[in-house]
Amino acid sequence: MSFLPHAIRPVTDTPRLRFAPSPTGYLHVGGARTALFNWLYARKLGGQFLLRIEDTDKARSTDESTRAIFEGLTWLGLDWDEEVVYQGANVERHARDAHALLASGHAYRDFTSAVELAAQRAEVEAKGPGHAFRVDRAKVDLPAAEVEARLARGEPYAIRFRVPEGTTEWPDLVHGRIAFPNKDIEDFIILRSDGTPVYNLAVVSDDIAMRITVVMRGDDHISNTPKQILLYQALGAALPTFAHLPMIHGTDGKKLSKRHGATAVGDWQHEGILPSAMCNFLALLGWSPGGDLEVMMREELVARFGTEGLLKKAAVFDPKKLEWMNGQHLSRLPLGEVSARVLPALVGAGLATNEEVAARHDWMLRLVDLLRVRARTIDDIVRQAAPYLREAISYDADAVAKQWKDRAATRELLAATREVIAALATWTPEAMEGALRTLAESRGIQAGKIFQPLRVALTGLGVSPGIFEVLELLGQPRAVARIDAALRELA
RNA sequence: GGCCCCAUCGUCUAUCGGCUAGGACACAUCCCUUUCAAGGAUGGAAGACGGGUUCGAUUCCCGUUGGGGCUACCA
Repeated sequence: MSFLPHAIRPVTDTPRLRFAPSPTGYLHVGGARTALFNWLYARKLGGQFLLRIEDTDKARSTDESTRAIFEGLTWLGLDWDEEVVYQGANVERHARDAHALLASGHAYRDFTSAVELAAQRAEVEAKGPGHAFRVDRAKVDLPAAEVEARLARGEPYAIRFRVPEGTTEWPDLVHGRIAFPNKDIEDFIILRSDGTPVYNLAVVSDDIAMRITVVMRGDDHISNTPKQILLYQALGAALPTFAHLPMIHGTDGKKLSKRHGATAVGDWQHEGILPSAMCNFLALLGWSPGGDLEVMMREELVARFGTEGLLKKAAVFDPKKLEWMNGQHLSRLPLGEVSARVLPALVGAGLATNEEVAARHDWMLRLVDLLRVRARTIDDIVRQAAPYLREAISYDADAVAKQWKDRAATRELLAATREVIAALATWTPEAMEGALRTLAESRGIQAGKIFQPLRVALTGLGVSPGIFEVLELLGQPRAVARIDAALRELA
């Protein structure tokens, strides 16, 4: 053991991170990505991942959104530690912190009313571009006697932070050193005249209370950071480490929004995307393990994640690659994990009942196993599964047009095929293949000429798993019955 | 407008001064083949621009351009 500086840190000093969404809508992919990185970091280092709902904007926050956030995170498998913190429950502490800053001289009272302020701002901005309104501390920070007088009259006031001279800078885990001259930061309000806290104060107050050590969030928060650092310092609290992640854009390079189609994680859940694929895909937006590695299961993501791989550049969300990624996960995940998602979807689509799934579990697993290879989404599997789960099938028009072109000839061929199938003593792929290829030879045609019409007869579709696997899955009686049905269809 | 961040194929990215710039998605062609996938092979496709620093710049520095974010008694 050497005496490296970090070795003397207490072992209890594990990283504490949080995801702090405001419940004003569904959980979108950008938020999910931020949550994922915080979670990965905490899980990798054995720290805590906390969840805080920033619901201080009562007008926009809804319980439904909060629920959507819980559901989204749960679906993604991003479990949080400790109890959920609701920012709204801490407004008293926020106000206390604001008044402490007032008492210590780090803040002052501003008696300007909100409407008055807005009017002043409008007046300046009306002069055209280039004219930016700026609060003038000399006019707003009144002499003690004046403040006392107004206070005695019961005039309402907001509390404004007194931005000190100098430069505020921090070593960002993603960007390295970032610095802001304090002269560019306006004295900002931390407590409204109605006594409620403003965002930057609430965040800092809560992060201190929650003992957050690493603040990882979107880089749209970079310009909030100097204000927050100033608050930490004025409050006499230790600074957390900051990491600002790049944004996620839509295919047009603009900030991701509803216009880009599915942007809520719930949308992708309903489109049949697996949570592990979603996490894998999202992880690659703003982070890289280095090298050529792309497809990673959850454990590998945790094992490889690190701040060294964090990227600075905004990434474009490409749904095509997400679907490819999902196809990879569909094939590579243990069958049990895939079926755990697919089987309920089959029930949900009305193709099977929970009782049937339970009664024929192994058969169901075999079905999922055969279908998952050629699917990119759970919905793809559901769409392909119908012929195996329903008694009556419908015939796909394109498949019929292509494979049953000559109806009379097809009927005759299928009749011959039926006899071969029905006569099989052993129901194995080897037996089926041997018998069907013999039939093809005896008729002097290619085996495919038998397989294709048969596929349509058995499934009603032009595409399916290998023909012998289909036969095996259906079982001899149903296979024969399907061919009989096809013969009637062709009559 | 001011401040801040960013800049390699269409997209996600590798490269931590030596590059014939690698991989993946998408696209095209081919192979495999009972269909469709999967898999394999091949192809087209990139260092925004201008200055430095250096024996040597995609890589380091400066500027320009472009994109993004913030600029509230929103979060």
